[in-house]
Parts: sequence; structure tokens; C-alpha cells
Amino acid sequence: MATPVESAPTKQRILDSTAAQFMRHGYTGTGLKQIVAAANAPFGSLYHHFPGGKQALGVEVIHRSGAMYGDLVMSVFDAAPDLLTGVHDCFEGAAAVLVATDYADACPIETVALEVASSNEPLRVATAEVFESWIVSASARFRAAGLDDSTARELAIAFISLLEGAFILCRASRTTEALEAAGRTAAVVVEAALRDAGVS
Amino acid sequence: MATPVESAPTKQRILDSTAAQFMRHGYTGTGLKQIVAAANAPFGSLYHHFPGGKQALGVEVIHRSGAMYGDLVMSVFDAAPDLLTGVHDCFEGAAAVLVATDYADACPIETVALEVASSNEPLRVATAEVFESWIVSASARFRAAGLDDSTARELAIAFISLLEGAFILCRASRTTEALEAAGRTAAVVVEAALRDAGVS
DNA sequence: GTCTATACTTTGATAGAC
DNA sequence: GTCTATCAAAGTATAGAC
Repeated sequence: MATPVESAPTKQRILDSTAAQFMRHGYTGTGLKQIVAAANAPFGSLYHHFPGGKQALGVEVIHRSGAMYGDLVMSVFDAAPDLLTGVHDCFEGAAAVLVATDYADACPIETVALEVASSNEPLRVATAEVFESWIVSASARFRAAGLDDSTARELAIAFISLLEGAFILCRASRTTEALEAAGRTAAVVVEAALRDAGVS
Repeated sequence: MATPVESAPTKQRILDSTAAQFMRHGYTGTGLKQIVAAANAPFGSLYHHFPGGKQALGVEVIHRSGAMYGDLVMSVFDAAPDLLTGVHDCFEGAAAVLVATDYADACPIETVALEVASSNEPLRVATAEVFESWIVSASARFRAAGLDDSTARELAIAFISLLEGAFILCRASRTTEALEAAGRTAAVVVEAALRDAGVS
């Protein structure tokens, strides 16, 4: 995902390169020239595959990266023996990736989401769609554990908020303290909800 | 804070203008020409007051905005009758500001923090210092309520993470749902901690 | 579809008159 | 301290040969 594969088609290399740079430098901080350079693609190919220019490329990358990251998180839940362990593993896994990438790879769309929220409506909508899809996916996990719809959705939002917020603190401080604290907090909240619902 | 006062000194108008634009468009998305234009200041004045250029201006704005926002949050705690109400009021007040500013004014440094985390070390350090000062301030409130040091710090980090993460979801979706969910979650966690400590 | 060259705009930054 | 003019570089986007 971070390193474009040499043999992949040009369009895919451009998408991968853009996704990697958005995560590190954001939307306005990533130049089209840097994108094609890292993708080993000629400049003209970018506008051939994305006639809509930087904005169209951005929308596609947000949807793509968002879907991939959502799948990644859901696979962590799948691999865990129970919900509580799954929640814990998400934060622990995120911290491990952060350390392994020198605090560069956190959420693939949060930086872009904040940058475009008040200045680029198509991109803002794209990030909103991704976040909503994550909320829906996570809610399904909480419902499957026996929680009612509104509790499940509220927990899903709290789970994602804790993860995204901790990412900011961790990348700024270059420590994993926030993800550890947020992970324990998420576990406490989920455990309390399960207890209240009588399914624990 | 958002609208530079006409009568304020030039340097202060530049700082206010920069703070307002950083919140909406981020660091790379804010041009120096836009800053002086919104500040009603000539271009040369910027480099007269900030010989270090955009980066030096950015560092000063981060520290200034960070201190002001930290004070604002602490004043909400001061005005509340108890800790739990204070926590609740922070999320409710943040949601009100978000709606009043058309989902533009959330945290003054989170967008910049993510943008510069992997590309501009002096700015990254500035954002880290601000976040740490907030953690220390919030921890003091939790300790004052009777919690031990490590619990207080963990709750402070969770509190800030929930707030920052919810800001992202709210600005992207243009709804206050996430701040409401995160606020209720924060209250649940703090209440549980107080109960566990036997001070509730 | 691939690739090069270039147009046009905006960026951060500087020089120097007042 | 204020203000204007200008620089070199980087930004997005386009034209057109191959």
C-alpha cells in the first residue's frame, strides 16, 4: 500500500502513491508532480486516468483507502475470540503500525478530512461517506454481540473517535501512550455496555 | 479570535488571521498572501514581525492558539458545579460552536498537527507541546476530584482523544452526532473511574 | 495509452523606497 | 515600521508528438 508495486498498472500505481502521500502530507501538501514521481509514471498519465484532475483523484483515493482501512479493522475483529479482545487488538495493532512506520501511517483519511472539511465540498462528502461506512460496519459488530441499535452505533462512534483522536496525539508526540490509554478506555466502555445489557 | 480586530496592532492582527485560517484550511492550505489580506496588513509587515517566515509564524500561532483553547476548556470546567457536568459541558459547548461557525471552528491545531507530524519537525514539536499542556491541565482537574495520578492522566488523554476524534467526524458529516456520542461516552468513563475510586 | 514540453497561477521569500 | 515590486520555485493543468 505504501510502496507502489513496479509491475502494477499505471493507474493503480498512481492511486497507491497518492494514498501513501495523503497519509503523510495531506491533500494540499501533496503535489501532483510528487505523486507521479513516486509512482514512476509520466505526468500526462495522471490526467489520462483522472481527467477530473487532483480533486477526482482525491475522491477515488479517499474511497479506496477508506474501504481498505475499514476492511483491515474488521479483519482484526474477525481474528479476535471475542468483541472485547477485538477492540483491544485494534488499538494495539494501530500502535504497532505507527511505531513500525516511524509514526507516519495512522488513519489514511483523517488528515485530508480535516483539510477539506471547510474548503472542498466533493472531498468533504467523500470523507463523510467513508466515516459513515466505518460507523455502520463497527455498529454491526456491537449489535452482533447483543447490544441494541442505538447503543451499538454510539459505541461505534466512540470507538472511532478514540482511535482517530489518539492518532493525532501519538503522531504529534511520537509516543504510543495515547493509543494505549484510548484502547483501555474503549475496553472499559464496551465492557460496561455489555454488562448493562446483560450479555456479558 | 476568528475576525481580526481593525484597531489591534499589526502583529496581533496577523496572528489572529493566521489562527483563523489554520483552523479552516490547515498549514499548507493557508497562503501568506491570504493571511496578510485577511489581516489588512501589507505583505512586508509579515516578514518584519516574523523574520523566520511561515514556519516561525506557525510556531507562534500554534502556541498562542493552543494556550487560548486550553484556557477556554478549563473555564468550562470552572463554571461547572462538578467534574462530570464539566466534562459534559465541554462536548456540548464544542458542538454549539461548531454549529454556530458552520462546522469550521473546532480544535485550532488538530489539522496543522496532522499535516506537519511527518514533514516539519519544529511545528510538530510545537503541537506536541500544546497537547501535553492540555493533558497536564486536564489531569489536574481529574486529580482534584480525587483520582490518582495515573488514572487522572489516562482519563485526560481519553477525554482529549474523544474530543479531537469527534471533531473530525462532525466536521466531515456536518452533524453533531459524534460529539454527542463522544460526550456521553466520556461521562460514562469518568463516572466509572470516580465510582471505582470510591469518591462518588 | 504513453510521454514530453509548456502555459499559467500561486507560493514563500527578498529588496529597497518611503 | 509601512508598503510596493519583484524573484525563483512549485503548484495545477493543457497541448500535442509518439
